[in-house]
Amino acid sequence: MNATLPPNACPPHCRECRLRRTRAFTPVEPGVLDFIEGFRASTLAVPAGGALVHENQANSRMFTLYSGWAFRYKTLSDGRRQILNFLLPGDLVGLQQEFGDLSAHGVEAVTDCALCVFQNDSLWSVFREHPRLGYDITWLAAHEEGHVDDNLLTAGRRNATERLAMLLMHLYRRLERVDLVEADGSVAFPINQQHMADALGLSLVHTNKSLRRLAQLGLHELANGRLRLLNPHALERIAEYYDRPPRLLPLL
Amino acid sequence: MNATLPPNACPPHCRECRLRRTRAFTPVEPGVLDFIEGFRASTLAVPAGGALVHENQANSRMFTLYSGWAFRYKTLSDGRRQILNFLLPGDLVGLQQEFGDLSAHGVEAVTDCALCVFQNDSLWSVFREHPRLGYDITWLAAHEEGHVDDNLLTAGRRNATERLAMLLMHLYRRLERVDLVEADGSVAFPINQQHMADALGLSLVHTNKSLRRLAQLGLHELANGRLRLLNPHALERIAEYYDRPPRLLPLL
DNA sequence: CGAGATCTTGACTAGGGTCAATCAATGTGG
DNA sequence: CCACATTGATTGACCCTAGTCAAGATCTCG
Repeated sequence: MNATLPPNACPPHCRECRLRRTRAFTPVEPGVLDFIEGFRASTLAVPAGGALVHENQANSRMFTLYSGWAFRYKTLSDGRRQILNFLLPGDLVGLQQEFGDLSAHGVEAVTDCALCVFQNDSLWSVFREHPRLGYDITWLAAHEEGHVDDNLLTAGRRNATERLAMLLMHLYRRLERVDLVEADGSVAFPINQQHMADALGLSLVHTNKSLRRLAQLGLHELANGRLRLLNPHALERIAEYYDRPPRLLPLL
Repeated sequence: MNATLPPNACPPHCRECRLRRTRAFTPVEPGVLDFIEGFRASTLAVPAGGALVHENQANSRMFTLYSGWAFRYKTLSDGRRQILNFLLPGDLVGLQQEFGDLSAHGVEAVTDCALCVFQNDSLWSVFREHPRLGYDITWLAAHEEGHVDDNLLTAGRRNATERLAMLLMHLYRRLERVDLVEADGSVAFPINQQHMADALGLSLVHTNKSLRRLAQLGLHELANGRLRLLNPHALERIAEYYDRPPRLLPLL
């Protein structure tokens, strides 16, 4: 048993939160920060590959991903899996579960993850006692739906090359916002080609070949779990990726 | 100019709302109903084919679809279009626009539509003054995201036949909930095969052939803008459509 | 009746799926 | 340090689902 915190674990107090120093999130009053910290019931560490939410589990909790990568997914009975979106540090997860009956989706950790878990069944009290936070939560829900919208356009109407270019750009830009790009311009990129295939609605083999093509064109470099974009402009053009003006998001 | 209201127009008062009599929505106190009616700024009729929201328009309004069909969509520059989800009576539309910067999507009327339009820029005041409604709006947002999740699984991982079976079942069940099934078991089904193709990520021709096959198998009948399911059980099996326990939704 | 939509079909093509083998990187136990 | 198992990346061969092109058939509607 080691008393020192691993570097990616949730800090004991929200005011020490690394994410709030990234300029990606709306600043909050100290009082609100205290409320959020009170709303937080616990922290949790989930190892790579572990389930944050089981696909058919009701009543799971709501939480914010503090560090690590995860993804939401749905599967068909014969095993076909669709990744709905990737979850990166700062993302709120599990809002849908709070409302019960909604379509089942699982959440799985790609890497080791640290989470801030919120109190169970207290979402309504948040809205009642702190309408501003309720408003923020709704904003986040709408924002996440926007990501799923994008992914649906990608899976439904882009070809394999465009899909991969989209995925690379999209994730890179999101990582950029939370300061996860290293000085050399590379980012940790822990997903494998099966994840990409499942996110894009492609087969593993075709994902490999299309990704290979992009690499050979000199558009990116992906090795040893690190991604570097060598020609982001070209990737954006291929994917028709439009960077929306970065706007501050709420962080719970 | 005719002073009598067309049959599908929004009634002047929410207490006369047809939708609230359908048992699909959570009952509300009379006082809350008055608040909702006050929040409603106007009603609007949009003709078939008209735009409820332009694809790149910011600051559009939020509204509830009272009658008619519409759909949310995104397009690529060369014209490829993806329908994100269909909007049926009772659906809340445009929440994302309220939050600005979000990914652009258009909303287009399939049939003539009647809408209850809410006051602009007053969403925050709803949360502040009526947290319960804020909570309900969030519920609806999460619910709509659930539909998009389903559609992403469909577009990404189901084959053409499964996609069509899914679409038919999904829309039929939704119409059922708002009492739009006729006594003979048929429903008005105003979308054409291009709409279906764009919703499912298929080409028009392949949509036609796959749909034809389902009809020839005796699973459904679709003609003159009316749909009747002849073998819903088989369609559910093909699509792996799981009817979730119908639960009441909020209605604004 | 003519002009558009929309729906159908057939013929052909191609993007992407399936199968299978190989290779590289890591890890494990002995 | 090595035999062996496991996971992930890569490639080639082949096939099939779904896309494209094109021509009719229906149906509306002014």
